[in-house]
Amino acid sequence: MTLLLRAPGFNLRHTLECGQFFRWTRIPDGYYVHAGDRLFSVRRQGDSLRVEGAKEPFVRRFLGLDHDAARIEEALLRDRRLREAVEIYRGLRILRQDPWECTAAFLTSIASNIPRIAANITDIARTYGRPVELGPWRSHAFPRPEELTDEEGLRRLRLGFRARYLVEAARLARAGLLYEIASLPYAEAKEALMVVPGIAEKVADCVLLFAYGHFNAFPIDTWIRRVMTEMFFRGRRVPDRVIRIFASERWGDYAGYAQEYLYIWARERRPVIYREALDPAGAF
DNA sequence: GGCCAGGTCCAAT
DNA sequence: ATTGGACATGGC
Repeated sequence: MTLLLRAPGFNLRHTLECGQFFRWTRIPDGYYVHAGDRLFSVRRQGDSLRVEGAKEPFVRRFLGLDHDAARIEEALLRDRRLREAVEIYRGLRILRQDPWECTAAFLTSIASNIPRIAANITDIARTYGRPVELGPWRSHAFPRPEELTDEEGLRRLRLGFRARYLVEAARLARAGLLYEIASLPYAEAKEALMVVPGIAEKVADCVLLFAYGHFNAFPIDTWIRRVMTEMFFRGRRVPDRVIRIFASERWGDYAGYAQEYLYIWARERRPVIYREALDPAGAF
């Protein structure tokens, strides 16, 4: 019933809370995690993870335990501009999420914020998803594409303009789109995803990175745009296309990992304005 | 009260 | 090819 997995160097908080995934609940010594029809708990125990409610192959794949993280971290640490972020958030892994749930999550994320996204997703699951439980914890799975057809209902859940995107994505998922994408290389997979209304470059790259294992994907949102222009373009606004090419040339197949380190670092560090106000001379 | 939030779409340059 | 506004809603 209880599963113990060796996971040296793996950091649960950095992995689950870095913004790539929204369906976790922190408990005193670990997390509850919703993924597909599963609800499992995961806790750190020394160099291992103690898991209840899911089997080893699934957990290994979902948490990215088979990624060559040491190699990725080593490569990114050699980049001076990235070094601080990687040192602080070491142990972060890119998850391998369910493509449908990941697509729905990042459609929900459009022009929103993490607390609201998580609340929206919880509302959708509670309204349309199958009940699941683990010990005393009762909750709901995210609805399958077949169960997500009610645009008006989604609007009542305050999804706003995203409601239409979600039901249309569900329809295309029922038609098999997300299976076909699994066998395509990055560029073609992205093109195929972008036929879904509501999916353009940014959401497509999130899905390709967080669900399909395309680690070269580099999603550019407002945070990444800000940190990239500050860090590499002297604060000058440049087209996203330029940032994308830059990231691809600098980090290649690790660009997605670089993006996630930069994202959590940019979000959790003290705002630049605050530091400057405290220390106008820049002594920090 | 206006601006921004893990954007996208559409129309007008 | 690039740019501005609309799109729903919530938080500050």
